[in-house]
This record gives sequence, C-alpha cells and structure tokens, in this order.
Amino acid sequence: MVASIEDVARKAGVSIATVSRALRGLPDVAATTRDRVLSAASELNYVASPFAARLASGRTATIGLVVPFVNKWFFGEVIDTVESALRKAGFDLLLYNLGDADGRARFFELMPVRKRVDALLVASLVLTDEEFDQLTALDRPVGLLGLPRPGFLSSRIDDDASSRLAVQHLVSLGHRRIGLIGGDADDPMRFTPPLHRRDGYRAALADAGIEWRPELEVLGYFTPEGGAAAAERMLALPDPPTAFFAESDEMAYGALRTFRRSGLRVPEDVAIIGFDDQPLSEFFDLSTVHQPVAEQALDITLRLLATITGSTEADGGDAVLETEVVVRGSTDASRSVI
Amino acid sequence: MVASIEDVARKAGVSIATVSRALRGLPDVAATTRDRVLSAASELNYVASPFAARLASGRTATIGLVVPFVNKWFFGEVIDTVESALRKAGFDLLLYNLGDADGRARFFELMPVRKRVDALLVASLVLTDEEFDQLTALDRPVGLLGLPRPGFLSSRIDDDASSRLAVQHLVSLGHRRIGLIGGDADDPMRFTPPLHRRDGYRAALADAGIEWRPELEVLGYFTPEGGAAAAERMLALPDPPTAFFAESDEMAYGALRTFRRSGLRVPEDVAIIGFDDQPLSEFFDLSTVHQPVAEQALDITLRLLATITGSTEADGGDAVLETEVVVRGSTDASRSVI
DNA sequence: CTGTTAGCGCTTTCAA
DNA sequence: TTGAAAGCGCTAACAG
Repeated sequence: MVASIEDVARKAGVSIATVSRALRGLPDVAATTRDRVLSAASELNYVASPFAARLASGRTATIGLVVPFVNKWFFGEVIDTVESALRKAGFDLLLYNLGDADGRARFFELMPVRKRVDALLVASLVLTDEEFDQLTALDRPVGLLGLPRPGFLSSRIDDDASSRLAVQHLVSLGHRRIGLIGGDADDPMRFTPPLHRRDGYRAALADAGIEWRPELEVLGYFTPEGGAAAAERMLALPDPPTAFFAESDEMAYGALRTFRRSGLRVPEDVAIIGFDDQPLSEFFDLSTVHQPVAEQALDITLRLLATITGSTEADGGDAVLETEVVVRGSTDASRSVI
Repeated sequence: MVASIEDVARKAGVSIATVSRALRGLPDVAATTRDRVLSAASELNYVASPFAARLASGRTATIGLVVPFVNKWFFGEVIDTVESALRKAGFDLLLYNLGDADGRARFFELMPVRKRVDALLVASLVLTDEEFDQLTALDRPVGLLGLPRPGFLSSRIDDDASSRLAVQHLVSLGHRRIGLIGGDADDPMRFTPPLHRRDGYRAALADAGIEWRPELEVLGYFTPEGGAAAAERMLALPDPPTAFFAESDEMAYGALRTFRRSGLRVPEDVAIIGFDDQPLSEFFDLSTVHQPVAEQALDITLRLLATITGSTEADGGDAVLETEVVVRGSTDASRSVI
C-alpha cells in the first residue's frame, strides 16, 4: 500500500516528527538525519497526505480563483498564469466559475471556499457591498483583479485612461463621429471593463470638444455577434460614425465583418480600434489597446502568496499596470499588413 | 470564531456523530433531530471542514483535471463543463495545466495528484505507455477525453471518420487537389487530434481515388499564424489546391486571411473546411466539423463520478459521440451568409 | 435512532 | 537536534 509518514520514520530509524521536519526543510535537523529521511521517503515513494497536513497545520496551501467565465480569452490567460504561479509555489488552485447570475448568487450565498483556501483571487467582477462583506467575512486575504478597493490587494489596468487614449487615437486621425460598441454596465454579471471603458470614451469626446450622442453608444455584449449587430445599427444612422471604439477585440471582430459585408474599406471608409490585444487581433490587423493580462495575474498572485506566507514586506495595495495603444491597419492604412 | 461540529452538537443538544449524519443527509436520523441540527448549523453558519472530512473518510471529493493548455477554446469548454458538473455534485476541481513538454514531464514524474483526488480526468493527450503506467499506479479511476484505452473510461469523437467526412464533402463538390493544414503528430505535447484527423484526410483521398501528394500536407501548428503560412505555402505550388481541410478552425481562420490577401474568392477560387465548430466559425462563415465538446466533457465527468460513488452500474468503457459536417459559405456559396 | 470511541496522517508544542 | 504526545475536526464502526 501507499506509504505513510510512519513507514518513512521506521525505515529511517527516526520519529515521525523528525520526518516531518526533514521533509519540509525545517532547520534544526542534522544533515545526516535529513539525508536518511529523504532517501527513505524516496525509496518508499512517499508523499505527505495534503489533507492530514492541512488539518494539522490549519494552512490549506490552496488559493481559490473566482472567474465570471472561463472560456473567454482574458480569463483563459488569467487561469493559465495563476495556475502555473501557484503550482510553482506548491499551492493548489481551486477554480470557481460563476457562469451566470445564478451561479454568482449561489457563490456569494454559500461561500463554498470557506475553510478550504488560504486566500481568494477574484477576477474582473464589479462587486456589491454585500459581496465585499462576504469576502471580508472569510477572514482571508483577498486579491482583486481589475478593480481597487480599500483593504484588498488589487492589480489592474486603468480602463478609463486606456480607453481615452484609444479614442484620442481616432480623434487624432481626424474622426469626429465615433461610435462606441460597449458592454452592458448594468449586466447582472457586471464585470469591470464596461463601466470604465465607457467613461474613457466619453471623456475623450469631451476632451476633443465632440458632442456626445447617445445613439452612438450601442451594446455589443462582448461577443462578435453583438459587435456585428451594434456596428450595423450605427451604420444605418443618417449620419453614421466614421470610426468605432469597441470595448473588446471580440466585438471589434464582429464589427469588421459588418464592414466587409457592407463593402466598406477599412480604414479608408471606416476605422475601428478594439481593446485587449488578443492574439487573433494582430492577425486581423486590428488596432487595439494592449493590456498585460498575464502580468496583472502574476502580480496579484505573487503578492497574495507573499501575504499568506508572511514573507518580507508583503506589498499590499493597488497596482496599476501600463497599457499601450497598438496601431494597426484597422485605423491606419500605412500600418496595414493585410 | 468559526464554528466546529462540536459547537453545532452542543447547540442542537446531540452528539457530534448525529450532527455529522444529519448534515450529510444519512438515513436513520429522526426528522425532528435533523431539523434541530440543521437549524443549529445554519444559525452558527457552520460548514464542515473539508480536510477533516477527507482525512477521516478517505474520500477527497476532488477530481483532478489535466489539460495540455487552458487558453484554447476546446479546453476552455472542457474546463467550464467539468467545473460546473463537479460543483453540482459537491466535488472540487483541481486543475493541472501541463503547458509545455517540461510541464508534462514534471507532472508525470511527480504525479502531484497523488493522495489528493478521487479520480483523474485527462484531456486530449496521446500518452506513452509509461505515462499510462503512472496513471494506473494512482490506483484511482481515470477518465480519458479524446482517446480510448482498455481499462480506462473514455469519451471522444471519431476524429478519423469525421475528418473523412469533411474531406468527402470537398470531394463531393468536385475538388481533386485538396490540401491538408495539419497539426504535428510528433509534437512533444502530442495531443490527440493531429494523428487521426490526418488519417481521415488520407483515407478520404484514397476512397476517392485521389493520389496522395506529400507537398499538400503542411503543418499549421494549430494556430491562425500557422494556418496562414501553411495555406500560403501550398498556394505557391505550381499546381495549388482548390480546397483545404484544416484540422482546426483556428488554422482555417489563418488560411482565410491568406486567401483574402491573395485576392482569392471563397469558395469560388478556393474552398476550405475546418474542424471543431468554434463559435467564431459560424461568424466567419467557415464550413467545419461540429464536435460536441461540452457533451463529451459532461459524459466522461458524470461517468467518472458514477464510478467513484459506486452508483448503479457505472457505465464504463468508451463512448463515441457524433459529429456533423456543417456546411457554410467557405465551401458552398449557396450557404453563404456573408 | 443515537452516543461513544477510535482513528485518519499529519504538525506542533514541550521536554529531553 | 530529536522524540513523545496532544491535537486538528471530522467519519465510521460498534454498542445500546
């Protein structure tokens, strides 16, 4: 059968306490003793039972990651990054996918992470005060991806300022009628981008002295289909936009199809800039705002780990990472690679 | 502080054993007792410590999911489906992302799932005999997604037959020079599709009495960039293909861009069919092979759960789910929606 | 139907 | 530097 700590102790001729110490690399174990334990353990192909260790120590060596969706590019990147950082640190990842409003409600009602994680990482959710209270009640460090909150660690970009730059790019090209293909800021799954990216759009218009027109803000629901429909609707206006800002690349892909169907040349007849810089975007020659997704995820994960392990000056607070407008052929013909 | 089973027992005026039984819904608990326990538990906001329960019972209520990548559409769907099925069944999901050849080697060397899962689900990996041995040594039920193996549960599609149908579709349209944009069957991360999809392609050619030409099989590495380059290379041949079969939709997206750049009309000048039927494909009017990803993932997850819980006739063995050729505008102009 | 009790396999004092 | 022993918070016989 599978070996227990007692088997190792017997084989090494020491007590189980010593085995425990040696295997965890604690100090105050004689080098020779440690070697004896290590080789006994490896001969027996021993690994400690994580559950026994967790029960005894009170540490779970597990971090919960809460995402609203898993099969969107952004969250795929996040999961990928967090998983590998945790693995490297010897931590397990417990994934919670909210999926929809029901799943979200259930999560915050039951708090299934209770008693099973050392810390929690919440990605891109605009939380209500009640939800924040639930998180606080966990009495565990909580990291936030995408928005700051006093008392929580966070890592994010400045969606507002970044969107502003994107729209300013369009303005600098001479565009005055600029449509917004947005997310729903009031969606029950409320996640962070829609709110601030819309604000940035409006601010950029104001900066440029361009009148804000409500009919130039259409929901695209963060899907290509939605983006296509939104573009279609705005192109049908008597005075259609000459340029679009899409709050996500995926919506921009949809808009691009609409342009193609309408026989419009990009960027001559209509320009578009997205947000995210997904890999596919370079490919579709889409101008966009590059955001460092893996970097954000890694930053918050490492700081969360530092907080847990109480390592030197755990760097609390809010980190804001840089974004960059990436100009490609969808706004600037001279950059076109198609 | 956070309540333990003893607090609940005291409050309900029963023993901890009774609390345990009542909370887990075991039979042989008087209804009134159960109610008393339940309300005591909810008043104290009690949840059992999973680690204590796992240590005592030997069951981990956790399933490990091993994927080669997380940020590809297919695996996103898989993770999504498995997570929600497990959550519903009260199980935790422990995610292992291999990432690259090193990660794969490390996983199979250390077997970090040992002592922490009741069962393992391995997605889309072509495993070596040694790797299978490692899995067997776990002495836990193992489910395979994408390939069968005696002694393991599996759920999959028939990649070979499905690819054959895809290529037959091209043949039925009159194409005789058909290029294959494939994955690398010898890639160190070897995952299942490349092997069998190529076989299907070759079989379809043979069926149709079309001579197999090695220069019409080019690697696209399962990326859009790769697909674009592969298409480019074949179009440069003296006698270029009039149609392509891409082993994944993503590679087909790349090829479509190559066609557009080359000024070729689709499907008049060149036709293409992909594989997977990702959501974006309907959108790009790409003919493809639809495969039921969520269904496969759900099927294997439920059967694995049934095996663990020893529920009635756990349905072992290999399940092969249906695929379907979806004809869109990239092969048949009459279906075009663009 | 309920309570008592002996673990589950570790970690962590405390002494030596 | 090491060992003995007391838990960690549950589950699972077993007895009643």
